[in-house]
Amino acid sequence: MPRENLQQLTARLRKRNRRVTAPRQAVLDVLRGEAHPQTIRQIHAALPEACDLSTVYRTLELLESMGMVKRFDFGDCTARYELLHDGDDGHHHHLICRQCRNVVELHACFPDTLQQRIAAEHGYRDVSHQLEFSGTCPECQA
Amino acid sequence: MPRENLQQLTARLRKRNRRVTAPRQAVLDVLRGEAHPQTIRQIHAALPEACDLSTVYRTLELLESMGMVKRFDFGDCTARYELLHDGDDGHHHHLICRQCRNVVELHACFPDTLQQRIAAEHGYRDVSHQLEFSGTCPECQA
DNA sequence: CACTTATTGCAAAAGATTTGCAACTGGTAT
DNA sequence: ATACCAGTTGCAAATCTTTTGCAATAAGTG
Repeated sequence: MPRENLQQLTARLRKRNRRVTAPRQAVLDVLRGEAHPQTIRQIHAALPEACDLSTVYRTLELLESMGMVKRFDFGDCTARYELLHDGDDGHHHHLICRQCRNVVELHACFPDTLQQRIAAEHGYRDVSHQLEFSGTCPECQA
Repeated sequence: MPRENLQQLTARLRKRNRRVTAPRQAVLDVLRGEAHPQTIRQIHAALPEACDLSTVYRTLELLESMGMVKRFDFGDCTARYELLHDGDDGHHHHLICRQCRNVVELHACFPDTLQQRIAAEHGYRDVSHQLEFSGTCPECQA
């Protein structure tokens, strides 16, 4: 998959009449370098020059509303964000170690028919799902 | 499925040498009357006579460790708990309306082979999953 | 009825997230 | 360049969920 550079990412901001500020560029650049979903705190800590934590919150809220990042929830009451590249809907899942919290990106998913059937049976529309696996990773099995 | 009465539930506490206190009975009784996962706040508010919120937290932590309740996470940073009846492993999923937060209990799931394959591919053990669907319910489609 | 210890209430702390507001700055028109 | 305006930021405080220390209380037992 073609990874966008920082300019391509900020161009998406400009296109939507959002300002390209230092914190926003920095957040995008941090996310660009990460393979797995990052917590707000991790993103904030990784910024080359500090900005306020609330700015990071607001930035990710904006990026999510623009579909530029996807929010994941691993069940520990802390949101995690991953950069979505242009055209990527970000549909994938994770396998997380219960002990060391190591994360594996998964691309497998169950057949679409299951979701369609569930939607139809209950009259719901625009149905999506969130699926995360957890287990004990090889290192933690000792 | 045979719904246990309050005495059967508290008997499980006694069997494990846990004391049967008023708050614990009240929490169990509230959960017994609910069809869907409840937040700590909801449970606390539904108690016939108030007890401290931290007691509710501690009670649910205990009940979860005993396998008497199952914790769900709908992605809004608030744990939800559902009573498990004896012998029920609580494996099921939910379909939640994005707007009104209405909850439908689902009993369908994807074939076990998918999870086994994922576990095998990455060398993980004791793999389980958490799966929640979201969409727009019939009432909110207007 | 007394004893032992698990449990509770209270208050305070911790951690994530949100918000109001004044100061600041990016993008654009002048 | 310069000025302007609206979108953004920093700061501080508030909100919300969850956790924790500790002394007072009460469940189960003999």
